Amino acid sequence: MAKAKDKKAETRRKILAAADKNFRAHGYAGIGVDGIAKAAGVTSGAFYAHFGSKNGAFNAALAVGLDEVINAIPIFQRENGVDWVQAFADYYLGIAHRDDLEEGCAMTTLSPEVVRTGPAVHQAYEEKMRIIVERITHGLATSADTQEADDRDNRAWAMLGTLIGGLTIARAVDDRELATAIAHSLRQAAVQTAGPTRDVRNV
Amino acid sequence: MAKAKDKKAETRRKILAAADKNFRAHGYAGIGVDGIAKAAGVTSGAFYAHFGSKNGAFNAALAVGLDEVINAIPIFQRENGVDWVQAFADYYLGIAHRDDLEEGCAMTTLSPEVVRTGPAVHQAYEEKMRIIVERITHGLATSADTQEADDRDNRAWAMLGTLIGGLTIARAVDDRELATAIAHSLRQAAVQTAGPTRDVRNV
DNA sequence: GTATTTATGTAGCGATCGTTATATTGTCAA
DNA sequence: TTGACAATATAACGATCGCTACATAAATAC
Repeated sequence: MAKAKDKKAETRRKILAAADKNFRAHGYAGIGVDGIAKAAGVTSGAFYAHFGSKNGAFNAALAVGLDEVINAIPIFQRENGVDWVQAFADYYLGIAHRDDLEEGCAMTTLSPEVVRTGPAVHQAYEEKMRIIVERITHGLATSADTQEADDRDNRAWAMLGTLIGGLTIARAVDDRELATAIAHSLRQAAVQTAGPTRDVRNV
Repeated sequence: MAKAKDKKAETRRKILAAADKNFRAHGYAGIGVDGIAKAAGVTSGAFYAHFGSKNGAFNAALAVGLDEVINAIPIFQRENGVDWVQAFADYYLGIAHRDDLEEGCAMTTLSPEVVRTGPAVHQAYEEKMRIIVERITHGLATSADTQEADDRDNRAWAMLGTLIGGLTIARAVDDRELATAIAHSLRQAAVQTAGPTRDVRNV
């Protein structure tokens, strides 16, 4: 009993991983069900047994990808204290991340795909993104100017957009030096936009 | 003679316009040659007579889309003086632009598609983007701090990335109020990132 | 140990993919 | 008016699309 269940779960995991990678690298319409199944070492039969449809696999892959971010942010915050935004931006716009589409952050690769989908996917995306912003905000300090209302959510969204747009442009140009320069510019902008941070370890 | 040439040019224009709209709305893999031809009111025969391949049409559409930006920036600069960045960001992250994928700026819709293409398209993209940055930089003032090197190019790239990323996220979430709030946050960030501007009419 | 359920493979559906070859139509030159 | 040519339509290619029905084989239940 345990054996069969384990194998099934393992097959599902392999298909999901293959779907995730391929959707990130080639977009929703850029890869087929057979291609994903082949990459997972199974056939389309197993694919449909586990996910029901191509859309179903995309939704699952999107959730996995955004959960990665949800889980990663607290780690950056715990490991880097007040410098966590700088560390996060360094990673996000670093060369390794820029050159790895398959494993690269799903926010950048899948957000444009989400744009083209229906309200159901938009909602699922939004739900995860709200959590991401919530966790970012948790690591931001309120602005010194007490006149203004708390703008930490604004700053969190702005930082996210800056990172995503920057990574996209850096990946789209041909010259690698230019790509690095673009990434450098956007890294600065993201950190500046995020504003004052907060050491969550002190809480 | 003139008649036939005019008609041919008109057919080409219609196909190109259909390709442009559909690539922006559905991505490179999301629309087929027949779909584009049908949207243009012709058949695939005319499509291949004019563009040779799907890739050829994509390259042409990409050039058209980026040229729109190249041409638009000086207009914003001439019409708005030192407020041109604010005006540009207002437009770029405004509701009308956000809700129009087909006619929306190609930088946002096609950059993720360019990422997945080969070096040739990357080069063509980069060439146009360099011109866009050059024109943005032309409307930026050098930083007050004379200690630092001229960072206007950095600020131009950062502003572009911020606008593109922000528009993408705003389009991907479901709640329209949230989308507007995100757009608002990114608009502020883009203007701040761009830094001091310059009235090109005074030159 | 046999029956039954479960997981996955296999085969094939009709539709669409990008592309090519050919047919048709209309325009222009003579 | 006829012949040449240019522009577009039509038809078809093999490949792949998302998906379904069914076959197979392995594991579990009794």
